[in-house]
Amino acid sequence: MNNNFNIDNFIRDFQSSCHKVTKKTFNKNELITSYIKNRNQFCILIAGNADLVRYDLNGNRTIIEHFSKNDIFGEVFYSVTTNNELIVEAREKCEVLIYLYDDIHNKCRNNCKFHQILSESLPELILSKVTKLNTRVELLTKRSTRDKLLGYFSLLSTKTLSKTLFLPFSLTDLADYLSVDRSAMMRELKLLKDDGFIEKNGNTITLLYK
Amino acid sequence: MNNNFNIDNFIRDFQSSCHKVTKKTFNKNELITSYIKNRNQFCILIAGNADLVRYDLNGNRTIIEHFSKNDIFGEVFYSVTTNNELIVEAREKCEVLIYLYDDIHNKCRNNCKFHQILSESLPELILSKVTKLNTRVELLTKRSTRDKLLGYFSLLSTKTLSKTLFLPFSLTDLADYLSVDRSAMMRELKLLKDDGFIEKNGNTITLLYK
DNA sequence: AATAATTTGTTGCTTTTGCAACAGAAAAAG
DNA sequence: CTTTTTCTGTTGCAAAAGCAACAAATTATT
Repeated sequence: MNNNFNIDNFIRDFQSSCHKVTKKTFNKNELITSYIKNRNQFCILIAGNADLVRYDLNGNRTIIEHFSKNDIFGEVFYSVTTNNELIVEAREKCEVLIYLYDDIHNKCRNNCKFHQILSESLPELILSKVTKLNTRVELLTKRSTRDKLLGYFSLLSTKTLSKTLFLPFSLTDLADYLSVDRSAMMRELKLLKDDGFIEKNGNTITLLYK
Repeated sequence: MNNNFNIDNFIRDFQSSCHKVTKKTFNKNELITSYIKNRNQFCILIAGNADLVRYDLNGNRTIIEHFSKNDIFGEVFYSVTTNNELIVEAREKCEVLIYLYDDIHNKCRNNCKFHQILSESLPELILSKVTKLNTRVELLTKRSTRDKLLGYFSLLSTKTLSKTLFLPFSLTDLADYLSVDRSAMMRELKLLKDDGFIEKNGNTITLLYK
């Protein structure tokens, strides 16, 4: 059930001589990949932070997903039907392993252990992706900016087992992640403060309720 | 890549003597299951339609996901951290196969083919769940009711290869699915009609653009 | 260390969305 | 075939959210 696939434990087995995987490094703000139908890219982020973003016609940016170490992403998870391009951007220096999804099921010429373990772990890995996405849907279906903020804080708090939260990205990004206007979100943060729900010190939030 | 797991093809192999699976029938509006942490239920809807819904403190109902034939659902896909209960409700008469997720990996006493095929197909099955959820996230991140409606129509249109759409659920449900107020959505539908984007005849929509 | 770029914080105004309420149409139940 | 229930369609008003613009603070860059 719990995701016992630990990339750290088997990354040592990764051999650069492996014929199926490509390892790439990206600098901050660099484009990691752009989702194009039917290329079936499957990526593992082994270092850094990145975002899957969409820019719409009105100039709005939306952070569809936020990836950190050991997260998986790629076209293979998307049936790209949207009009808007989806791109993955490095938020800081990133290291990424890139596969074609179908190649994961076949052993590479060197029969390396990396494939074997990855292939075996794939179901658990994808399952953890599902739970993550479901959490995301739960958050996005909240009706008001207030509920989205409280929901997000609550998730962070549960994850870090602390009432004091250091936001993993800027407030500007948070607004794009919650899919709301930044200034409206700032206003709502102030109201949450005024109403005694939170304490706010720059990008550090302390939850005062429950 | 494409989901080649077809339940119809192997449902014949399903034997009621299988020790790991439970088959249940639910009537319209009946509660199929309620998501409770750590029970690891994994379900396959083999007939009917159902919704995963959340009722919040303000009395709002949200349709988190809509399931139709061959869709999979269950607690195993959720890390239930939310305060609000999530329940799966039958929208019409439903037949459901219920597993405990961990049991899928073990053969049942009868060593039935059902398990074997299900177990082998699991990665693809879960992967298709991911693409579905990503599409859902794409839709929910749209900023306005108008964009949500157009986005939803566009998805339906792509799926059915037709500009004329028969909504798979009521307008009341659609509002709950898009996470917007029903009357506001009705108003927006009228505006879309007035602006010449759509034609609307009850619950049948015709797209006039592109 | 100085300059440039980005992010935070705030506000007035506009637009969109939500809420409440109700009548008519359609569907389900008896 | 009636009656009851649910769904559609509409509206006035209130509340929330978006937009635009700008100053101050913070963070990067040279």
